[in-house]
Amino acid sequence: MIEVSDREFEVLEAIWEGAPVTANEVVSRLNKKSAWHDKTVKTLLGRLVKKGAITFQREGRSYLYSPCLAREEYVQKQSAGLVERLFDGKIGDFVAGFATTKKLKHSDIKELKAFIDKWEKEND
Amino acid sequence: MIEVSDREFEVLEAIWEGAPVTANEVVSRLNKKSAWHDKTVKTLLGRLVKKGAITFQREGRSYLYSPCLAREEYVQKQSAGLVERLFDGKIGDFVAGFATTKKLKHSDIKELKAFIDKWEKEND
DNA sequence: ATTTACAGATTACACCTGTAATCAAACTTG
DNA sequence: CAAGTTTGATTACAGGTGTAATCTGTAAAT
Repeated sequence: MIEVSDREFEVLEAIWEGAPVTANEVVSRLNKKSAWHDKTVKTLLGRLVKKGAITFQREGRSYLYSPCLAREEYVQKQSAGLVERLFDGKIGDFVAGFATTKKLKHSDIKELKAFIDKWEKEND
Repeated sequence: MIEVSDREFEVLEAIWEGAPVTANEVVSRLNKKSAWHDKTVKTLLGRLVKKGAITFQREGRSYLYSPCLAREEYVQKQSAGLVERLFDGKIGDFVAGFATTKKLKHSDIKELKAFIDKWEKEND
């Protein structure tokens, strides 16, 4: 898969918020969370284009950027990779390990149960 | 937390297999999976020491390396970080997302249920 | 004692990252 | 049309990464 760095990922997130989008809008979105220098963002946009993670269409003097892969797709690959690397692919181990540090809430358990019910209905 | 690179992590895994351990034994363990040049491994060991991820005691002419943090600890922090970054901390979303690509097996579901039972017993 | 071997330390080097500044082309404004 | 502005492109530069080769000190062998 295309490898994006930490900072590049943050830029990607901003693009996933809504595309196509101008560089300036990306800068604005990012600055809602923390301070980004616009030159830095432009550089990262360029690198993402070069890596094939995003594309653009010229719109007058500027560009409109769009992601080349859906957030879900990216996120799922990252998840699968981590479970594979760290838990030998066993999601149960992941959840158990996760729960030893991050205290789960009742709502988390409820979500898990809902997921299991759904899975069992679909897979009798 | 201490940041270790991908390759450094693989070396760490070899050390976690059993420590304290000599550089040569680390090389051997790594070569069971894929080819590693011993010079490269030595470099990575040095970098891990410098980062404080591992330590060593001199043993005659060579060193015996040991990890400075437990695998569980490292793995849990990585897990928590990923769930936080990609799923806003919601583990249910993580599992649901994970299941859309990696087909879960009955054994996975069984593990999840066992985990939930345990959790519910502990948290009435 | 001199040579040899081996371990870790130092050096190498290209590519990636984070963080921008500068350049150049086009667009706007006077 | 000339000057300033805006946008992406190019350049910069230090520190990290992958992948080793070379240096250096000491231990083993002759």
